[in-house]
Amino acid sequence: MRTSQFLLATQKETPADAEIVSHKLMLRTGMISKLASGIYTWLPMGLRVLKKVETVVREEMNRIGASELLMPAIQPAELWTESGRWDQYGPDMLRINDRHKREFCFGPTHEEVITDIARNKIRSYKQLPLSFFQIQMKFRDEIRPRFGVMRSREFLMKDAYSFHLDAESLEKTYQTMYEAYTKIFTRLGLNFRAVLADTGSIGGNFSHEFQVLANSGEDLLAFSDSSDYAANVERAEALPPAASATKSNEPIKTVNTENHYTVEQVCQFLAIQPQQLIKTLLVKGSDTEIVALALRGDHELNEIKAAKHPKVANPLQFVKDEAIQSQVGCKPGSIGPIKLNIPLIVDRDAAAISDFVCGANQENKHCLHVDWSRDVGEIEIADLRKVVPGDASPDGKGKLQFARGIEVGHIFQLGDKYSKAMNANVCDESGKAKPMLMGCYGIGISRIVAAAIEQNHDEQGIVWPEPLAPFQIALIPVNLHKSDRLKKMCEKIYSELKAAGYDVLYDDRQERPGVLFADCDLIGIPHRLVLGDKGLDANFIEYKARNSNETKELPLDNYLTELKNFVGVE
RNA sequence: CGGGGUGUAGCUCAGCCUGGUAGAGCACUGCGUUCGGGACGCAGGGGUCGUAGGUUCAAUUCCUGUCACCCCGACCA
Repeated sequence: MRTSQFLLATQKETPADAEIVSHKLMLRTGMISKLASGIYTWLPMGLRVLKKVETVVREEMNRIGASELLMPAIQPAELWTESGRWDQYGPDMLRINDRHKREFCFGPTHEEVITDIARNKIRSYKQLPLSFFQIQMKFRDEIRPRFGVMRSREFLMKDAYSFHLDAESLEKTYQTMYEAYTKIFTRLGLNFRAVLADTGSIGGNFSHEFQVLANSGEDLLAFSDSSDYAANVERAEALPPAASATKSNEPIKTVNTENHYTVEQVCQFLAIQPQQLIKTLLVKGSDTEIVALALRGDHELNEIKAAKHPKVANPLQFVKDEAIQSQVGCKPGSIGPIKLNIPLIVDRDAAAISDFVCGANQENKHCLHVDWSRDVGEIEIADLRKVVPGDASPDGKGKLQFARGIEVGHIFQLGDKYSKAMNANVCDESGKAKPMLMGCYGIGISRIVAAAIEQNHDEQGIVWPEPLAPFQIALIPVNLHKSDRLKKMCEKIYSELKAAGYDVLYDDRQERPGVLFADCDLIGIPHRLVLGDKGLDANFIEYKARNSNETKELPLDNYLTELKNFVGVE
């Protein structure tokens, strides 16, 4: 490609609304252009990178025998009503009506559609297992889109789905996908980790996320410092504490704590540590109106764990202050587990302390020296809290450390959730109809582009890993317009490089060399060839890699051979 | 959804308080000089000041509504 034929939309200044480095650089390099909040055009430069990611993903999907298809972006509501998700999915789903006022959505994901395909087209267990994938735009109406294409509303996703007769087959394909994902992210040159994950609204029971490690990441990950345990913090189990509760020797005492409501305020007022305080949260229950959750004052509720508890409504909803007032008779800041006429679930760590402080269920009052068995009675114990750094690793080996990550892939074993709801059955060996088991496997293609920049950049701009670069080689002539013989030579080299299979950007603009160099570094093209009259006289062309400061002089009559030492043909 | 902020040229912003219908730098066009790390001079082009209404002789400026965009929060027991 010649720069003169290409939209090189680079800019010196960073647009004001970009926050993180990948977003800034994607705007400055002219890869993307915003149309509306969370909605972007992929300009020619950006699209080249996006296609590179797509290619790697497609190759690895094909390699493991998944078949590519393309499902509609617009899906009828009926399908989602069948699976039960029309009501469940929430405002992330963009719902639209056609001219007949029929309801549709812009697909946020495609389990329903693929399940519909499967039930219509797959008849026998003999056809299984089968895997499909597509690379397609999804739309999720995020609460707050941000960071450019990192969290956009419209985004390109690879989603794959597998169908099986039994769990063994599902696990096998899951493992194959896991390995394919590992291969994909390795090929893309990303520093990533696979972590145990929550299954979220997709459903199912077993799942891993692939996280690109970056400080700008929105996900928090927990790693063991002495084993390969890794999990999303929202999923990491907090092990029961080693010591169990002792008894309180002192009688319970109610004290006045007027105007002190938060954990911090109460602790300061009573001169106690938050570890000695029990906070009680009221949430909506699944069968009952309200369920109470008790945690240690220094711990935070893990909403995902709580919502999974059979007695708690999923998704988690906190009870409104007015309802608390009418049910308990006090404001939220004074609730406690004693004589609370509400089903109670106590976190493991909270259950392990005694002689604690808690709300007295009376306005402005707290209780001291409380003891679970003496003052509250039988309690139900569950893992409710978020893990914190230093907690024991759930696999029993070492302690947990935290790091931030960008979720670029997620694989799930769905089981029969969709096949059962939508009657996607096959005949088994005995001729009986049986719901297929399913797996689903996603990769955020557009997000990978941003994640890769987060990991690969410097002061000058992007430093693309080879497989992602929009161009492999930049050919930069020095003062092209002044020298006819330089022009002739550059044309020759440009055709030779193309003929040799390289993806070249030939910068034939009439700009000063500094401008060309600066743009070349900003865009992050991995390999650079520079030729000027000086080189022509001395019979060399200069080579430099983007990630190195060293330049090399390659003999003009043999530069292609030498170049092969640095650059692979695609 | 709650809180905060911003909308003026393609980009980054000034002007607004103290009304008199617009400016800088970058980018763009032409000419000249320059030419291995984002050059310089001269001459240009480009804005119904987000939008609707109000006040006023006069509104980018003051008032009201509205839309868009950005940031923070959505743990409070």
